[in-house]
Amino acid sequence: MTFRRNVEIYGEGEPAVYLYKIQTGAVQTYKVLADGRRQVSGFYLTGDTFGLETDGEHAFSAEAISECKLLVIKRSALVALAARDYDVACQLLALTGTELRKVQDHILLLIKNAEERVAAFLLEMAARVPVGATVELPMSRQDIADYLGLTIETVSRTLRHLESTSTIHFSSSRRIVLRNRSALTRLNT
Amino acid sequence: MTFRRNVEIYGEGEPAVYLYKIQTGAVQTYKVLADGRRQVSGFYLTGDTFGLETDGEHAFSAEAISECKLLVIKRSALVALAARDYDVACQLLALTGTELRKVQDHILLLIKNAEERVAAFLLEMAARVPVGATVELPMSRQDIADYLGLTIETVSRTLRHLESTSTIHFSSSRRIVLRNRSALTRLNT
DNA sequence: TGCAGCGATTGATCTAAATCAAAATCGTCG
DNA sequence: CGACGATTTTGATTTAGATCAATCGCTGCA
Repeated sequence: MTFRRNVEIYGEGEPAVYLYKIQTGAVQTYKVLADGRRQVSGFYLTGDTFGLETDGEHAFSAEAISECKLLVIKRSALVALAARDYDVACQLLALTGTELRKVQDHILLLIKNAEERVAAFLLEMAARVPVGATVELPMSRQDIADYLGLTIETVSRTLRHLESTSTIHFSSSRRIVLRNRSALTRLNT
Repeated sequence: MTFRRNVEIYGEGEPAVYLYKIQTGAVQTYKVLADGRRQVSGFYLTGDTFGLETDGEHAFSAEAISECKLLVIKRSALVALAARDYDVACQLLALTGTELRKVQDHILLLIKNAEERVAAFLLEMAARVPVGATVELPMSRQDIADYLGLTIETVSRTLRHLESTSTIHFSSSRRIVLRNRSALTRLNT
């Protein structure tokens, strides 16, 4: 399956039919509250799996944040396979576990101040795009803000401030070079 | 196993040897950051299971918040059992899933304002202590504050404000009667 | 080449919650 | 019963980040 930028892959509350693995591109999962506030619950990049739900329906919506190629597998097929094959069951458990750790880390983010949140976000993205110190961000400032529980203005100001202290450098607004990773790590307590 | 109030059951980073089920009492899991800030990640009451970890070690510490009687099972025994018995594997998966949903809900809490957080907390506790509208809180204001990402003063003021609007009533500082559940639900958007 | 439109930045002001500082209650134990 | 320590509440002040309001600067397209 392929999806264009900004296209919804599934909606919150819909039955969870497929499990998705990203071949190329990036995806975000999110929830919109009644008053329009949005919480981005996670970003998924090449190689990541998303759409796994504990009950039959999606707890969040998912949308492509860049052009995406996805591999899909029917949830029902996977469950049937897991019933017979212990290894598959194990992998399912591991996937849920990975997701759990992701969300637990996210909670620790949300109790920190703005600079710490942004630093943690940059390190998290850098860890996932292993090559070098340059991080290519597929998501907009608004997406980052909704992930970090901040406003777009605060994200922008904080990034700008980190640049002014030579901690990071912008090649362009979506390409960031980490110039002082230990300074970021120090913020990431 | 039994534990007294305020006694640590296990510490963050320790190998996860047991899985715990609460017979009576209450437990909280938490993490303390380098600068002393504490994040309570969850409260566990009678009937709840905690201590399940995706890798071999505990991601959080656990402590008894009241006198506790716990049932324990060796993690290794459980894993061995799951390898042979599909139902056990399923239960493991379901437990991890329950935990995942708990944490996802917790994230949605943390992006809300103080009143909404407190309202959501009260409803969550009320849902778990099914009898009537009275909620007996085993945890201190500080524990609630660290769970909600607020200060103890803000929690106290918010509860007091909810009482002044007749939404709740204090039998004592740890016993709360929900007098207007729909007002709380409205805050819980 | 110029310009329309969106995403990002910057600046000024406001506010919810934090912080600092006492007081008031509550339990518990001699 | 009374007193001490802990927990909770209340009050005054500060502040980090939100909100409101422009402006800037790409990027794509005619």
